[in-house]
Amino acid sequence: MSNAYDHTAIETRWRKHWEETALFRVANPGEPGFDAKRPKYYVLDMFPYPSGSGLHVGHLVGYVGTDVVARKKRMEGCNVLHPMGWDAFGLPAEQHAIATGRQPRDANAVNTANYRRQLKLVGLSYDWSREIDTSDPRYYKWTQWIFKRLYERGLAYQAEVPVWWCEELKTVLANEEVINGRSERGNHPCVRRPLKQWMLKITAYAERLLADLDGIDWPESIKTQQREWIGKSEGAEVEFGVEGSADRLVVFTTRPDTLWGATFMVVAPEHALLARVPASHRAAVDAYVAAAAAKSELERTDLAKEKTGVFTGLYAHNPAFEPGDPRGRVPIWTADYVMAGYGTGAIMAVPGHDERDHEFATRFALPILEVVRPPAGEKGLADGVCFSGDGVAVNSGPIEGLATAAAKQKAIELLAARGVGKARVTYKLRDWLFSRQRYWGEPFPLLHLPDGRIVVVDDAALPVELPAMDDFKPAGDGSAPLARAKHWVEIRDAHGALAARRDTDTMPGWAGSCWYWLRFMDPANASAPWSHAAETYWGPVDLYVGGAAHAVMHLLYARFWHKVLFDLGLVHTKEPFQRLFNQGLLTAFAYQDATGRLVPNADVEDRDGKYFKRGSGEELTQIVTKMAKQLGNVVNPDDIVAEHGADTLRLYELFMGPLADSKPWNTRDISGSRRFVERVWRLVVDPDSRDALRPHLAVDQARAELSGDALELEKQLHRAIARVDASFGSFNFNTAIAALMTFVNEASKRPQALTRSQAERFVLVLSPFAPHVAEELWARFGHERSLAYEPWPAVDARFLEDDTIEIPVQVLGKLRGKVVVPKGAAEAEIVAAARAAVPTWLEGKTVVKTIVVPAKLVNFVVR
RNA sequence: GCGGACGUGGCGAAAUUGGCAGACGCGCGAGACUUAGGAUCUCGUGCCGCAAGGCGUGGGGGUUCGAGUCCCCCCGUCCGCACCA
Repeated sequence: MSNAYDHTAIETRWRKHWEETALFRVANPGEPGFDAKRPKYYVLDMFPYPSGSGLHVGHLVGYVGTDVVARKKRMEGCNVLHPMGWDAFGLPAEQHAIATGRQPRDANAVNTANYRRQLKLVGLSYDWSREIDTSDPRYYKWTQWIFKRLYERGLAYQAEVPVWWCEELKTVLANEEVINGRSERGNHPCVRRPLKQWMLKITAYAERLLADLDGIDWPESIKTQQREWIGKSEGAEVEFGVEGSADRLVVFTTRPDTLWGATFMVVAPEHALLARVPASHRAAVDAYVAAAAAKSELERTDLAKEKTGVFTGLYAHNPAFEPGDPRGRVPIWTADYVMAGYGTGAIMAVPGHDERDHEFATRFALPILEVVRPPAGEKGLADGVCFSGDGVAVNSGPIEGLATAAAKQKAIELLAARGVGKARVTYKLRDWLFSRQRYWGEPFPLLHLPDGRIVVVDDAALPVELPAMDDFKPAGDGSAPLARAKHWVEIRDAHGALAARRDTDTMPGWAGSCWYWLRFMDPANASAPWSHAAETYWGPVDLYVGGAAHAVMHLLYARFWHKVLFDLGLVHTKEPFQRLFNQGLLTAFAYQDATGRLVPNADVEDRDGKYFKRGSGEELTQIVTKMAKQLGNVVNPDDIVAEHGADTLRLYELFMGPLADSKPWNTRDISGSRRFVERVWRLVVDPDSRDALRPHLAVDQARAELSGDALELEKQLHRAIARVDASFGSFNFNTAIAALMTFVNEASKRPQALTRSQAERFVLVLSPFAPHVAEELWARFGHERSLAYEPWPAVDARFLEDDTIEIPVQVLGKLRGKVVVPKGAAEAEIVAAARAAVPTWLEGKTVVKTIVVPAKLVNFVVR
């Protein structure tokens, strides 16, 4: 038998061993083998949707990171819940199935098998007995069950609302799935269209979704994004009268103090008041409304364009003034810079103190009044500039002279006293559009009765299974594919009469991921989504790792569902994910020609660090960008594992840089990680012998006091372990691996001094990062059991310090020498030694000040 | 435009509270062992300079004995949001 490092043999052996012994399986409370004395740790990855192209090395960054955490936590004595599953329903999976001409169910089976294989290949220590698939009826039964709970609480409703419709995808999309008027998936154009849809009342939880962000350990950037998305703003609702009518025009404003400066009103083109437009202005308004409706959202929201609008012929009366006071008579315009869906869809325009109103007033020559005087030194209307900050109220009757904050308060009181206004809080957050006219999703557990009533399907009749359909493609007219499954849709009574029709929409891809972390706690439960005992033990997720791309959608939806479940008494925490961490994006090199066009990697030639296009010989520029299939810069982990091994891949992924950073993959650099693994191997094993271990490691040395090189290595080892421990604080495992490399370098210089105990502890510390080779070496030390649950080696502070300290000596802040002094040397002694170390720099000078930082440095200030 | 993150050698990156800038690795150079080397080992490697020394953390100012780190201004990159009244 060869004793050379053979990654394929080693990794295959240990993969098999872990699988056969179900080593990473963790018991639930009440199950055999459950140890209640151990603390729990739930570390979760954002589960993937299994695409047809498989995993690339970028997907693995986060998974390797959480695996390292999970493995260390086990060694620290925790019961570790570390599961994996598949977010299988949804648009991308369905689009892929259509593109490849397969049934989504079949494609999913193939894809998940491939993902599972790849994840196992990398040695990720998931408890595979907990694997879940959101498209499995045993799973989505409970997604439907939870939907029912939302429905019963009045949090799900049907409404005819203007929604995003994507002609290419033949479905409606949520606001969050449309970016600049194009679908997030596939970049297809989308238009607004009124359609009857299922909505979830996430707005009812807006305040709690906002407030509870304060108690969780999440990146500030994600919290900020969620806060902005929820978009709370405090202000007032004000009722304006409409001249010649009993109608009231209600507006929302954050600046009720500027009421005295309102010189016109603007309503959105969709506003109901436009039905009242007099005949004299009807044609112009209708034309404007039609034009606005025809515009794409991109055109409407383009900030660069000039504001447009038309006068409606209507006048409003500003409640700040007495009826009949001409200052209170203001024209009502309609313009598309006012959004129908926010506030009341109407505004009071205060052109003196709002940039947008100012621009509009300037364009249409409407009057501009100053009602807020800016603080001294700031420019205001007197300088021809619109001032929108805080100042002092002027020209404002009863609130004259008040500072903005007080003026707002007083204005609201005055309006409230007269019954024409009140304080109001508004959120940008809209209710969540929850239905899709697509096939590959959870059917709604709802029945439409002939009399128009809607009833829920009995819990006992769940799941409502998705019927098999040969042709599941979206219909050209936008109707749901499920509507074509007649036998499934129509429910007949014993006499064959139509008793009810099933709802034919399906839930969006986000549904399954709104509660999956809970199912992982008790995945096989057939009588409940999870048991109380499992949830109270495992919840909440201690560490949740995934891409920042999910900052708003998934993480907001998931928090929303979790809070509903909390209100139902089904979970015991307000928040699902105590700590969130975003791993950085893995980028890769790509090549650009002179025109900036990207050239696929296959067409690029490397000549002495310069890059040329194959064939034409055109010189190319190397850039760093996302991995993308079209650019041919996607790296498949299968290839890396085959050539270098999973341990090397894991080490390289972590060694590149901090987990949170974006960083470029560079295949050239992998060899450093591979060499490290081989150096570790040779430190313990002699490749030229047939022995399991190097002879001096094969026997236990006497427990004599360490001295000489062995003592030095002991210190080095404790330093390395301390640095590894520290790296878990902010997941900069690159420094952990650097520490391990440093130890191996030191040990390789004195191979005979390394003790068996040191080598064993080193292998344990290495194991979270490179588990296969660590297991192999551990076994060679004669251990029969895996190291996965061995205690994590402790750092002894005594070994972190030396007897002597090297202290840098500066003159005028510049390094001029170094001295070695005994630990704990007196200050005078240190200064004397320091002076002696830099004689030429002190010669002929006067030392005016000596700065001594104990054990750190000495700095002489000279003149 | 607003909000957030960031900018350090040829490359990926290190650097408790302000205290030796560039750890660790890639690449590169020299040497050793070799029939050979995409193996291994040793030494070197921020820039300028023969050297003494000087200069260096995007640019400019400041605070300090001392600044990658703190403050002000500017430039650039990436990521969100985008007329939200």
